[in-house]
Amino acid sequence: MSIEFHLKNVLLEALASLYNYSATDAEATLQPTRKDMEGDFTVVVFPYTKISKKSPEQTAKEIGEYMKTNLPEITGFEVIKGFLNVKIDTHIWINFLNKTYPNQHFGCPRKGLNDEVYVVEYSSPNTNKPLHLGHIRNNVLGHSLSRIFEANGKKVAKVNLINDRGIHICKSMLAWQRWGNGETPQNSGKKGDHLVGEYYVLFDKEYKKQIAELMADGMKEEEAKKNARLIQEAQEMLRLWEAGDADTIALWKMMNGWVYEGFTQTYTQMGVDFDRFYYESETYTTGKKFVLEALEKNILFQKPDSSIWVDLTDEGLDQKLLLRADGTSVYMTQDLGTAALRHGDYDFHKHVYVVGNEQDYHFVVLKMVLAKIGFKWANYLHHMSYGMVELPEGKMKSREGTVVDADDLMEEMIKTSREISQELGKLDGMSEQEATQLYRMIALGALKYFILKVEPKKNMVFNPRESIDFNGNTGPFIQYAHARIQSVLRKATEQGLHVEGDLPENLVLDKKEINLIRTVRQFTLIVAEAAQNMSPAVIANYLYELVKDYNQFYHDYSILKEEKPELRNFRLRISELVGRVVKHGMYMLGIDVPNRM
RNA sequence: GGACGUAUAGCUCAGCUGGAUAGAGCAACGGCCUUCUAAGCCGUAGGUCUCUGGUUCGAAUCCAGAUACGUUCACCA
Repeated sequence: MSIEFHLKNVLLEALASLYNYSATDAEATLQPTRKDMEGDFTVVVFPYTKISKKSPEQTAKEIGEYMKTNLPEITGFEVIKGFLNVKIDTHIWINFLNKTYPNQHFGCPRKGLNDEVYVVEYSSPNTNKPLHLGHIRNNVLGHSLSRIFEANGKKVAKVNLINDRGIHICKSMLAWQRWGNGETPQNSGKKGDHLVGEYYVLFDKEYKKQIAELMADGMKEEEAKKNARLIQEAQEMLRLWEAGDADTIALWKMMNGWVYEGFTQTYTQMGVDFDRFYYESETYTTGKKFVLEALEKNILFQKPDSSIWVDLTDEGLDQKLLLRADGTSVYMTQDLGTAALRHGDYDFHKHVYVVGNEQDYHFVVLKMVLAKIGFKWANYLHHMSYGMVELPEGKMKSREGTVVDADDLMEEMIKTSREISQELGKLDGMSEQEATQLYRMIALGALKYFILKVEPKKNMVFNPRESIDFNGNTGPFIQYAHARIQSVLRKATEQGLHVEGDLPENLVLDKKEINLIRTVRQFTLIVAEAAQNMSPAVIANYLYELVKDYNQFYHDYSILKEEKPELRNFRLRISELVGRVVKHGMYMLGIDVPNRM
């Protein structure tokens, strides 16, 4: 039983014995004592003054006395302004270390501890242009969340729904067909997704020109947008695609192939991966069946033009189209279908969609419609809604060319990482290959941490200059702590220092040392909380706290030069444990940590 | 207009289910490397927690309203 359990019990006893009051579990609350105060656990006694009919100070004193005499682990207490701060015998903390040290699973991923399957859909790009900063937040969040679930014992399936069909892809195809002169990634040396993206931009440029011309001839803007030759040709191409026209399909396959090669490179560089890809071209019709069935059962209704709708006015929402008059699917229909398909594939207990908050409404409706149709698992769907990424100058706008390209950004950061590393010159003797790996590790650590430390649902400002900073609350700061710990441990081994067996319980430790143990001990709770809240930021902020504590400890105490062996052993142990927590915590953020930097 | 979200230091962000003097980093200024990695540590300065009211022994935190900003309410995805 944990010390918290015993403390709580004795607190309940105290209330019963002193004031003849049987408190509920919730009324007996315990919190960790603030770092700047003396003590380990704090009881806030204000709520008890009603039953004690005494001042907070007097009540705290009485409860403190009772607890101390009835629980030997309590070595003392202090009352400050109605707060009862209880001090615990150090051997409790040493015990924790002795128990935890051999447990390699402490804070480690505990894959497949139970059989619940969680599906996490993330990334889900369109295939008409390369990935940008917004996608980076999506990918990094989805990847991290998957690992957090795994660490909590879930089986996780990471899935990516590729939006590989539709008018936007046709725009790129049309522009390439018309102005491409047979340009390919091979003959131009361009990355496939970037090349396709260029033609998408080119389409837009030419399309705008046509609109302007039509408007100059007196046409209204709205009409000009519909009547421009280019857009009509793109729509015709989409029709051909849906009809299975061989040439169109061939062109589509070729250009999508280029994009996939590009995406694969970007994903590899980013360090994210997937268990399964779904393609919209293969699934976009699957929802239709369910819609028609539901119509039979009168769950949905049909308008005179024969389009099919769901009525959500009773739920306080609008009517929503599910099938067009010509029988083709819309976005909602497709998502209904893929959700059902996935449930068939995985029989999931939770299905998380990592999708931006501009689609909040869509997912509310999706869940409602699935429930209405009669799928009990509709409740298992969860939209992990995250905020937009903005630049210091404001929103990213593709039209104004302010979009930060994912590949460019990563490359830029790796370059900076190399420059700073070489300037610091700590990598002498490291092979070129190792060093190159390290630059990437640091750059990606900086980028991912910068994004993940912010609460997902909040919009965030991405300042390229600050993200590339490697000091303060950053990924490299945490990576650096890991490298220093490993360096100490290496030296210990070189000097033949091995810590064996348990640490003696009667060690005398300083406040900062105990504090470090307490912070390490929290890790398990943090991992659970991160999964509960679906927030990698919980882990990021915890790791920062931990590393700050460790850096202080590292600065204030000698480890290898400590002369008392048992104290030196303790410091080596706690260092190793902090190192492990950092490594596993960073793993959950999708960030690697180096042994040297 | 309806719905949803956000508002904390000059900037970027923490602040758990209400608890002690509201915390970090960056930027500014000052100190610490003959000692385990200074990508580090310590210090100074910086606040009407958007505003108003309510609940409470106690509110940045909960509730109501106001204001500002963002998103959304497409036969786009």
